[in-house]
Amino acid sequence: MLVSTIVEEEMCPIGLAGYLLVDKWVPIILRDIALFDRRGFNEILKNSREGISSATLASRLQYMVTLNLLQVEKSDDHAQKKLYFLTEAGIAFVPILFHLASWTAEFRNPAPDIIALTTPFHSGRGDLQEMLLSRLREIHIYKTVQPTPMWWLADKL
Amino acid sequence: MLVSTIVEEEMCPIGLAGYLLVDKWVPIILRDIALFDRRGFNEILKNSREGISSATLASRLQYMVTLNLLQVEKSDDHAQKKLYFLTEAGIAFVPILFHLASWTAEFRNPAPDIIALTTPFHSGRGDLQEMLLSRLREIHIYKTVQPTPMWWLADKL
DNA sequence: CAGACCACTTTAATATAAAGACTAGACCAC
DNA sequence: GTGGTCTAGTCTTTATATTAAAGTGGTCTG
Repeated sequence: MLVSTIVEEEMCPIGLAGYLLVDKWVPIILRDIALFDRRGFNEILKNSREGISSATLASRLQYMVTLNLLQVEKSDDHAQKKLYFLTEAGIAFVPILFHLASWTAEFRNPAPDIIALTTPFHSGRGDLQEMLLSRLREIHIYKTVQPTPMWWLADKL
Repeated sequence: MLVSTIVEEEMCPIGLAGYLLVDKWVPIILRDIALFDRRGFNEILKNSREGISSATLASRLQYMVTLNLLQVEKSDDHAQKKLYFLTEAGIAFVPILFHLASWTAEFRNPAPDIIALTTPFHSGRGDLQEMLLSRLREIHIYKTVQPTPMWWLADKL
């Protein structure tokens, strides 16, 4: 798929980030899981505004698990159902999503409200970032969805 | 190439960032121009540790110009020679490169020295970030390379 | 026990990206 | 002017990724 025969140890961190992370579906899937609280395959597949195919979604989820951005848990509801959760590395990637969103909203598709919304999430400051990250960490640890999704945030992105 | 028939206005900024920016060569080329002070086609091509092909480099440079990450100037030396400079949008993308580098150095290819080096450049704090960005802005405005490359930085990345 | 739901997998056509070889034009030394 | 070098690419062929649509093997629900 992505990444075949490179030697990670020999690469510079920027180049490595390009090789590993840089795929148009990875940010979208992370957004759906982290901000929209989607955790199941079909939940991600069917709500996808971007129209990902099931084959691509399956390959990306596997890839993101091997990359250690996601981890899989079995659902209690249904024996075959899997739930995808962010790992610590996945949580740490969320501010980068906001950083990308800020850039896009400033230079590509001007949207001052999105800049104002996203900047606190990657600049290392602000209560909002802490609120989001601590919520993601709780979900990561307890594998349960708290009843306080940041819908007002997801709504914008 | 990348991006064909999408309607940017309809996309969320994270999804749009994925569509537009997310390509394994874009971060590498930006790094070479921003941090290694390479401005010519062959200068980027021949020093490429990652082994980009001339066809790929040509297509990416054009793409990055249409994206407004880069702008082209003619060289005084040679009628056919072009020089690539960062635009404001390109400069604003540099902190994202550092953010990606930090993530990689923390979760993928552990390197505490690189985390320590790169974190000040994306967290919105520190003199180092200001030093780098003001240097990039000077080059952007005057289109000349100052004699103070941040070699100690480039050396690490 | 039928029908829905689950997470994929398969297939085959299409689209995209890549490396390596090659090129048109500009420049320089002799 | 002629050979060689430099410029930024293009061309061709090959490899890979993506897609829609259908299928799979199993589970769960009424």
